Amino acid sequence: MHTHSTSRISLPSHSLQPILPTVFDPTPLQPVSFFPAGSEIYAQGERAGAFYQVEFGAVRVYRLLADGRRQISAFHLAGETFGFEADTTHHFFAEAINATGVRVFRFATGADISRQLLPLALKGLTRAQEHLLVLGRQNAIERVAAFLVDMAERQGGLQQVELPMSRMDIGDYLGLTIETVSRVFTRLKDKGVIRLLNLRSIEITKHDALHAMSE
Amino acid sequence: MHTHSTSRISLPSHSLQPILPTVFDPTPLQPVSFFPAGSEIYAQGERAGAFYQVEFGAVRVYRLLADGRRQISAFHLAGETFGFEADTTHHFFAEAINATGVRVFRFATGADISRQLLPLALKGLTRAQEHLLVLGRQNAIERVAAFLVDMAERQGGLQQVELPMSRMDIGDYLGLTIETVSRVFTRLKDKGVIRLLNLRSIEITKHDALHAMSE
DNA sequence: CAGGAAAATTGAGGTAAATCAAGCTGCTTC
DNA sequence: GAAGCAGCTTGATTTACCTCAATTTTCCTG
Repeated sequence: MHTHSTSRISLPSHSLQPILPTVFDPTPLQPVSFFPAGSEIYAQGERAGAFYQVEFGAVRVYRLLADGRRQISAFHLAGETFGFEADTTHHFFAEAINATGVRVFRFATGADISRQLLPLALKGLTRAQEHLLVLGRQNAIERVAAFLVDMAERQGGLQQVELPMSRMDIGDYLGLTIETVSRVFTRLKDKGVIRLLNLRSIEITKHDALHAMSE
Repeated sequence: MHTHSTSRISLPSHSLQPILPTVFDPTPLQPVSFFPAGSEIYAQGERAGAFYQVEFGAVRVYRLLADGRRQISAFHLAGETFGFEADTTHHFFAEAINATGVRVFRFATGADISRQLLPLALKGLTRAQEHLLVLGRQNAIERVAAFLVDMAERQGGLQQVELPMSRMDIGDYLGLTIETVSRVFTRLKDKGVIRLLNLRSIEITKHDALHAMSE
């Protein structure tokens, strides 16, 4: 059951600016649902019948092992889409990391959205495959560096990068413990590659060095 | 450049049985290309304009780091499809593991194949995301167990499982060294969970135990 | 602006898997 | 069917990261 199912509130969509180029022109504008920090968007095993676009905030998509080990397969920031499945069942959990607005596109029965969905699915596939290289073959510094470079790129390539997620989330995304993530942050700081502005935002002071570390 | 570009030979397609349900009925039957063991099907950076279905043999899809570390993101067996990309460039390498026949479906300009391609892309996405959990959060025994269970399922769930790839390939798929893969095989054999019939085929003697180990 | 809890950092020690180093096995080739 | 070699297995040792534990910092809440 949804621990947080009562926390979803539909907002009038006109109150939000269409900041992002509307990718789905033929579709009538969908309402935006609001999810408080930590609330569930969907759960593994639930019936799938929609896909989602982040309006603001951030989302983590993950899987669990029986003993509680967690692997976050992806973070989704404003403008990004997620939630498509190969069949009618969700194979993962999705949660709002912070207060998050999500536009929900329900599949109208019989409607053919494959033209719209394919490029998004392919983008997701490439991302997942690239992340496999990080998890399978890179060490802790390389993983964190790759993560920071990726986050920077997705935020427009600016020096200052916001990290909406906790160290625990970062660890569960990179296949590391929070302690190792923390130690790597400290090492990067000591090397002068990054500055820790506060817990949830860093400044990349040596972008080339960081990029080199990510291989 | 293709190291092995001259080794591709087009075979008359009628010489091969349509063992598999033809997924792409509207498309005229495509010719089958033959790739010898170890030959390249496509390379990272090459222009993409087709997707591929394995007729017989096996394929590895992988990425390399600058220092030669390799991550195999997927193996593809008879009947499986691969090679779709988010843009017009290949982001990975694909090689025949053994003598392999591949049906190549070139994208006719303007043709809309998204309806056919989307389910395949989504299936690949789910597979990749599930593999992220293995690489990020499972130990060596769990990884090998999950790999063997997966290979068994893809070969019809029989006790005897063919492993068309080398220990090196398995290691590069599971994020382990060949030594660790070998040691885990030995441990599984000593526990009576599997039997090593020969280097490239095993028998799963305790399927439930193996499944439990894969979590 | 306390006071308290959660999150993050830092340190010490342990361990799973990597690395280094021999051997062994099972192909291919003549 | 012997020689040669690549692929695999086994053993000894090292190491990167994890685990356990103690602070410290940050962020709530009143």
